[in-house]
Amino acid sequence: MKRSASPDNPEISDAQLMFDVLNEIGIISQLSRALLESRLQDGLTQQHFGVLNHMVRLGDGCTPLEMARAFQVPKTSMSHTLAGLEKRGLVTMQPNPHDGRGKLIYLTDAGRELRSSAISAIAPDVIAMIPQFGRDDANAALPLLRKLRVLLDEAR
Amino acid sequence: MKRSASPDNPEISDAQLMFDVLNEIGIISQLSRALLESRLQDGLTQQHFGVLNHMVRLGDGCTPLEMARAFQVPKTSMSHTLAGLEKRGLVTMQPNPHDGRGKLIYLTDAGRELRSSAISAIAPDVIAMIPQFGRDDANAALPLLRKLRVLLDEAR
DNA sequence: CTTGTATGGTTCGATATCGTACTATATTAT
DNA sequence: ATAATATAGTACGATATCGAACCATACAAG
Repeated sequence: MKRSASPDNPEISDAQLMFDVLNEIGIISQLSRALLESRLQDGLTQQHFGVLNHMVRLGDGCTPLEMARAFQVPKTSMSHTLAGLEKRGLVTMQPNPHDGRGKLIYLTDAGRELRSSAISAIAPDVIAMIPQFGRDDANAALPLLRKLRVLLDEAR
Repeated sequence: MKRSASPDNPEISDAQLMFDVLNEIGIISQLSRALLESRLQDGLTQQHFGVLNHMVRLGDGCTPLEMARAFQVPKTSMSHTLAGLEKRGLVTMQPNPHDGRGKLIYLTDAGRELRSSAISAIAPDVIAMIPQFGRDDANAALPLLRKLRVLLDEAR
């Protein structure tokens, strides 16, 4: 049962397919955020966790702007997220010695510990999904997702 | 490649793979939301568009709770989204004749028109991506995404 | 050195998100 | 019929998001 308004133009149906993909992605993002935040305490958000996790994995001492780009959010949103982390004592912000305008973000011990316990808190949920969506599925999905992300990034 | 006390344990690395998938999905969701909202006017959000689009495609006369479930958001968030649509004259809310507690949501002509013009506004961006991410990629990605969504839905 | 412009970051205001608590109606058990 | 419980939806408050405007420093041109 196709929509009758337009003839079955391949460009339209391909675009519809893309909408469907993005729609699924939006719902998955919503669900995974809700699941993660249900495992975090103290009102920590996915964004807070993501920043801590990123710095543990790729090293700290990065700038707020680098962080904003890594998560593809406006710098003003990242500024707010970092203020929340600093207020909770999970990161510290130092002036950038090479750029008087800039700051550098460093993890505190509390930040590293919180990230670890958050990982422990969410791991059972993730591991429970692996029998249904394991290595093969993930390895099939990742290149497609990366390609889509790069395209969307370029389309900005 | 040793499997020792250190965390190169298959369960852990599979979990890491899952984190990577969800991370990509989060960024894609962020990017596609930003792109869509940059094409909408009057402060319309992705959520507003999503609700209109859903009703055009699957029929209106649904309840707020059905909408909240379709988008996997809390009912209180959907309540707010619907209030925004009603305030803009894009939907109307009627009492549900079969349930004195409930309401039914209907598209207005303005709502249908707005959805059409939003589709037109975003279509060029989507079509521009098709040479890079077309039917084959979308058809490969969709079943994986649907499976992941169902899993996350069940894990709630 | 001054001036113009670009860049890193914050402030502010409008709106979105969502948990808690609440109201009203429906359903179920007795 | 009544009481207990469940469900649809809203009100409210705390926090998140993000664009516009802003400040400070950096950099480039003359």
